[in-house]
Amino acid sequence: MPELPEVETVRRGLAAKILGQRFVAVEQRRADLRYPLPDDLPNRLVGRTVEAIDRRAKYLLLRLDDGMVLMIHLGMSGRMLLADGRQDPGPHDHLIFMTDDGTSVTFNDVRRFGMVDLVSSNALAAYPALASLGPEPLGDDFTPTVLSASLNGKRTPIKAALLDQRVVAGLGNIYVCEALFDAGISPRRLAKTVVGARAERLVPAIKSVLDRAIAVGGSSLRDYVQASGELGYFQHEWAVYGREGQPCKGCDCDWEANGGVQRLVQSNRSTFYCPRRQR
DNA sequence: CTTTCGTCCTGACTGC
DNA sequence: TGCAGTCAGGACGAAA
Repeated sequence: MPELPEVETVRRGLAAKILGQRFVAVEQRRADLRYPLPDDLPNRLVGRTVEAIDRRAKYLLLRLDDGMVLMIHLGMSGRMLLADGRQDPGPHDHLIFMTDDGTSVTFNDVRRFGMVDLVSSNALAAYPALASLGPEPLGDDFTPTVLSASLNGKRTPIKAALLDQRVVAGLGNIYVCEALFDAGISPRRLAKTVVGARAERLVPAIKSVLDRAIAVGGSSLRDYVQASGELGYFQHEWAVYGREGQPCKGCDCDWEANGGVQRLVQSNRSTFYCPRRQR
């Protein structure tokens, strides 16, 4: 499930391989992703050179030499696969890009929650999905003051508020759980009470959890590419996520006496937390 | 306005 | 063995 660190790792891996490359062939194998692919997408991409690859929240933005931007969102099961030379398409390979040095880039998405769109760069800021996004969590403009201001008065649990992309852009279920653990804040706490000192703890916790995950992604893979050619996914040991009944990693509480990591459901999503550490 | 909830999709897993 | 049911999750639109 790609969140910001995975998308950032995909971005770096893609940049290392196809920056400055030209698309010489684009094969579209199915068009019904989360939204229908733009009309005539392959023909609009062939011949274009990739001039830059940026990321906004969980969106990959491939800037092309004709002023268009290829936007890619991986949804929850989207993957980018790199290979040398033309590959036989496999199941759920929806788009295959060939570049002029013979690299193939395959967008594969089992559940088809991903999206791909082609947008003029000067219309990007007004693109609805991007226009409503909050600050980048790793950016200098994401500060305790800014977070406090957007949480002020909010009656939802802090867990739900942090999943709201308007509050902070790019966090998903896993890193919200991990950041709240790191900051020692209960996921049930109302967002409006996470201001001042608690926001002073939470903001660095979010940045730290994301930074560490990106570092693992970069260091555990050679050029961010696995042997299989898959970009951006990496083994990561969570402190609490997915660890119901097990010890919370790096926590000094008496987990055995208290039953270990607890799981609860908020907004129909699993939350994992340590009730001793997180208040 | 704010907040919650259902929906999309398919593979992995559980339980009978 | 087989099959039905549940779960996972990001983003959005509808409902409350």
